[in-house]
Amino acid sequence: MSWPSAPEFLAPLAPWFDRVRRELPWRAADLEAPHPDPYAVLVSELMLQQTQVATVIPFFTRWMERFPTPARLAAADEDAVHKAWEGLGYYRRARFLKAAAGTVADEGWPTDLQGLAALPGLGPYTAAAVGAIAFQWPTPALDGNAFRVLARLLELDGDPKTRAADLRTWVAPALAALGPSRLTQALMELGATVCTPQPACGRCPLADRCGARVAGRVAEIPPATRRAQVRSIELWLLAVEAEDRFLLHPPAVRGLLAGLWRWPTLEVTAGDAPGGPPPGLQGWPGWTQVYTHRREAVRPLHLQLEAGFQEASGLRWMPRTGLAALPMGKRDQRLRDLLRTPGEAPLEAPDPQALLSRLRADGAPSA
DNA sequence: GAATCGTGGAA
DNA sequence: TTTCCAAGATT
Repeated sequence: MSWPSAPEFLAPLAPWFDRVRRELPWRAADLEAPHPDPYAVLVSELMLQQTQVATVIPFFTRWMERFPTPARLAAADEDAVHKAWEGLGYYRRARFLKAAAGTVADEGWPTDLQGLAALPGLGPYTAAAVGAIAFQWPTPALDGNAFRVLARLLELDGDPKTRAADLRTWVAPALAALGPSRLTQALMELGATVCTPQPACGRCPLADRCGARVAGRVAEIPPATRRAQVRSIELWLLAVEAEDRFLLHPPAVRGLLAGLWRWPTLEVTAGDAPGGPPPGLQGWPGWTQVYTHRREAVRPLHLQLEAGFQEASGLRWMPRTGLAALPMGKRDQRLRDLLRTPGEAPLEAPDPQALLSRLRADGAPSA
């Protein structure tokens, strides 16, 4: 590869970033010194995985108020941790962050990149980003933004992620020359605000030297990647009530919405047996719940059982007054909100015993 | 290496 | 309305 010298090639990024950079709650005022709170960097980087800056900001602010130090997070109740992450998605990040905070609280901060990468939830990008932004180590952190920017600058064909090793080697000297924290964030900020999938080359400080720009190939670099196919299912989402308590799945260890409390569901299939989704009963209007690789047609229903039913295995009866404190995904939050509708009345379950047995059978997460 | 894991904003 | 996809990591 006959790539230009990175420190000179990327030099205009530094003054550009100093001029246009956004003020973010986790961003230090002085980007040339080690960050005053490495924990804030760790929290922000975990939250920012596959999540846009604007979404993260309010979560980050509340999180730092509730769990201001690694020790406080490590000691926190897991439900409380998930509650603070509620609505942000990819919930295992919250568990990784709590575990990483425990290691830091016990052993102190790692002293090298390998140590950071050994923390749960920190992969190649996040470990290097924390190293550069929190500690000013010259560790090349390449996220999706950086890969797109570098692919265009160097006019790389194919998926730039396959050349991660070469690109990290190329960028590293520029980190040392221009400041690890400053250049790391500048590269990502350029990708997030200028060198976007539909780029605004007129505002780019590197437009004069961008290989793709000069060659007129900006639109085709990097090439589009195929996305995962989405499966569609239809399900009933059930608020089963008895004696002012509701039946809920406690948090699962793995799978969709692991770590969160979930309402029981019944998947609608062609051969529905008696006791399954009650065809004659109408609940609230349904909606479509979309996940990365799953699309649910959700039909919410509130059913009333007579008192005295035995515990359903794998499910727990939870008092109405405690529902608000349980961490739930958006789908289950929505039914919880519906239950507070004034005047809303539960429907009588046509065959409670058959219903409960179906709930046991469908108890697996994300069935 | 492919599949999995949430949600929301924007084109 | 669809489609894309965002400061990715894990299994």
